[in-house]
Amino acid sequence: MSIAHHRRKQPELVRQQLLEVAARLSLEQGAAGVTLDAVSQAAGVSKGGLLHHFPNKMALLNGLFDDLTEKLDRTIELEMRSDPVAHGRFTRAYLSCVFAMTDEADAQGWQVLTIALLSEPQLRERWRLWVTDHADEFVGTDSSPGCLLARFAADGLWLADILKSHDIDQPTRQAMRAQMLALSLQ
Amino acid sequence: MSIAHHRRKQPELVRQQLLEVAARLSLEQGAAGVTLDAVSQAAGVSKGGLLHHFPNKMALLNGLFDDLTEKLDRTIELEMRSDPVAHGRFTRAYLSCVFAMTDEADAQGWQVLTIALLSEPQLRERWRLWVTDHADEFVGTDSSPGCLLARFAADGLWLADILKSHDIDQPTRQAMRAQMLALSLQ
DNA sequence: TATAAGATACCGTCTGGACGGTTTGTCAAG
DNA sequence: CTTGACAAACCGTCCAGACGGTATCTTATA
Repeated sequence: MSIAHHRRKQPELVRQQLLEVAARLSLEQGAAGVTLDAVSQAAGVSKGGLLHHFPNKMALLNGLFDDLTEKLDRTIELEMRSDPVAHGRFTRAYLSCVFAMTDEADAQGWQVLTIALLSEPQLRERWRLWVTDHADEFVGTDSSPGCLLARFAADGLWLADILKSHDIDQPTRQAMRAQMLALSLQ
Repeated sequence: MSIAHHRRKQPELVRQQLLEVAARLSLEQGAAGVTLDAVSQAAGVSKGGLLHHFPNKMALLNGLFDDLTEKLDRTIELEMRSDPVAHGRFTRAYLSCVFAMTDEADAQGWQVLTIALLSEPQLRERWRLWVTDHADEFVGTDSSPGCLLARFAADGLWLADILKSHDIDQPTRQAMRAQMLALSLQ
């Protein structure tokens, strides 16, 4: 007989809201802040409601993972289409994504995921699979030491952004980006 | 009347044991596996015993951090002494440490720290301080984009080792190391 | 097209267990 | 005989998940 029962049902929106809130919470309060109570409350849903959409906490994190890797895959594919050079094409697309994420505000979701990834063995494994799958797929064009190095550097930059351990000015950032692009052609 | 009461008292050894176990546990079961109960039990000490050495959990993690950064600082300083070239000297020392850690078995401690670092805001801040302190100290020799890039790449490689997301053969590894060294001279 | 009959989308409470930390007690060494 | 190094029992809190319910949506059938 509560209000929430009477409001219009919009499952997909609620689901999206839950994922979004989960990402935001872990950003603001660390991974420990992602509790079912906190997430559901911040999303304006009861805990029961949350557990209806995601049967357990792991499913919530997996949902986050799915969402973000799907988006990443789409962006990478798009980026690769507009790259005429075959060698290092995937690497350059990856670079674009990382720089886009560190520059803009969309980083949130990925930042939470990185943290959750490292603490949760199950998600670590899923990420490992993502990486090896893509490495295998583009083994012909993106397996040179230069390409590997470029991707590693991107990961390092990304990590630094998460930890806010460096304060890199824009010119330096661009210089590094140019270097990474050069590496991807080696 | 228990065994531990009768065994020779060796507080420093127990302390070291506790730190070691904490590192191992987080490796095997993720950061969530590092509970006071689990650590103390695996170290063959009661929880009271653990809390005697470290008044709370944060103190345990801080102890780990201190231990490892001290060792890192010592290694870096040693490495820097034997480097005749000023430019990028710190970066190359950093590279040596990372490669040594990823090659050998000593990585464990740092791996746990990375994970704990990301989840624990307090440790994240301490790491940030470590990085900025060293960046400031060597701003004259190690602040070029090339040096930064080299260090980022090392971080990325290190992260990959933690996540075991890549399986890099030794030749590729050495090739990348050579590239990073070249970058440190730019 | 109206409506009965599910199916789906929630709500709110409860519980069992884990976990960080405290307290009190015990033993051994100096 | 004091102090440091532990043990063991205990406490309060927090949290994941179960459960039983209720309201809305959909679909099939008459």
